[in-house]
Amino acid sequence: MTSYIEPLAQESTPSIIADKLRKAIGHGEFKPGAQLVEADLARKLGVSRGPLREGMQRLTQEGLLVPIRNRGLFVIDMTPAEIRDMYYARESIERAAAMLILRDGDFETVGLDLHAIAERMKPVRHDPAAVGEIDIQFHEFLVRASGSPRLARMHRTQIIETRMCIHALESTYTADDNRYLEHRRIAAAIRDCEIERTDELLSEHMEDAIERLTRK
Amino acid sequence: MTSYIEPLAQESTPSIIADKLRKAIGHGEFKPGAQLVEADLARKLGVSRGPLREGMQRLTQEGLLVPIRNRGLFVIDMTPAEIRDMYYARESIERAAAMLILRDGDFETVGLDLHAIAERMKPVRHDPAAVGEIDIQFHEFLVRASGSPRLARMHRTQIIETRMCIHALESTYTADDNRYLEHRRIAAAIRDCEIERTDELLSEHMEDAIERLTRK
DNA sequence: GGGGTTAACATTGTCGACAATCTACCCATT
DNA sequence: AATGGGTAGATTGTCGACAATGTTAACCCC
Repeated sequence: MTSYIEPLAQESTPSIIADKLRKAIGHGEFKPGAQLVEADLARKLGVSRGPLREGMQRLTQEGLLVPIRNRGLFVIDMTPAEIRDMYYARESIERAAAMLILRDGDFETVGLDLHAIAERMKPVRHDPAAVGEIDIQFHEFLVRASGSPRLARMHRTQIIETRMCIHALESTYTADDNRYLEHRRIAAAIRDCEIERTDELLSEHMEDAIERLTRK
Repeated sequence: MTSYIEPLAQESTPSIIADKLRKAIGHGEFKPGAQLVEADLARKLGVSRGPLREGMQRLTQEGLLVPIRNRGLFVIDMTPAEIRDMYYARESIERAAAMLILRDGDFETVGLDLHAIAERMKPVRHDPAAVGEIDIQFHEFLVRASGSPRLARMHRTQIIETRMCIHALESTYTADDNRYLEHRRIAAAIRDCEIERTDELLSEHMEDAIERLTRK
């Protein structure tokens, strides 16, 4: 049982705005390279330009927006090199998260939970968009389960970038069982506390993703 | 020879402000837990509150500042748990950077450069503050040399937090040769492309730091 | 037609002012 | 002495207006 009395964390307006913008970028509402025009956005969000700009600065810090002085902020354009860099950064975070779980955490429970998430891929495994969504949930859960606030924060940015990639290539995505199986294997390795294997599987998993995304 | 003609990146005001604030926090000008009062800061920096707030939002995104609604922004207070989390995150970044260098980079040159940095510790190795400064340069160089913009960006935040820790405990720092030797060993391992050993050394190095910082 | 100048326009960058909120303190009440 | 209410002060949150800058297109000259 959890207490009803807990510190009520009221989110600041810039933080809410940043969240909304992240979602919009991740879901392709703003295409890579697109400019985020302040006046428009402020009107659409129902706030003035001040808080909006503060929220946008957060995304700039994350690297999701790129500033050009006196021109404005633009959604990052993911070149193949950028995709590789992002996945490599993500790999390092996720491997660190997994190691934390295996070393200090309840790897058995986490492994089973991850397995359950992976199983949700099975019925929809020929629908690339649905698989992609569960894929992301899987990795978010993994990092969250590590209990590390820093890993989680850094990972969040990378998840948005991953979403951008997936979204950009959604139509050309091929449907296969591989992704389902890969996730199942990772979950099993964590459940059984197989450190080396978890590390390898995560590495390969990221390599696969890079391959898929930069192929054509 | 490098060309004189390169894209001239004019930094935006919020970005400059963020840099200044980071330096100030890292050097203990703002103590952990201290409030950053907007009106004061704006006056001292010679800007209005608008750009200042935008800069501060960047640090909030990085986790260096903690917001309390309608109260203001406060410098993060590094509890032992926070220190552990930060060092673990830093370890994962630096190990990833080192692996990049060993796999794709010119590890020999980088190793020699790192060695040169470590050697600068030798003459001042009984001055904890001087050693700390070179220590940080060593690790910054390592990550920068990986050529990964994402690793570098994430690392920058962690370096500030490291500085906070070092600064807070500067007076109680003991002077020994260990840090000098540890860095030399890491540089050598990278120069000789000893993957396993580099990984181990970096792990131990971070463990040592955590031990030193959370001991008392 | 190419290149340069000018002017209108759109957008960002900055600022000062006002509103909303929280804190601290005092004082009356029980 | 503890509780509750009220008030003053300080600080943040928000907004609209203006200045600065860059872009575009038309225009002119050569």
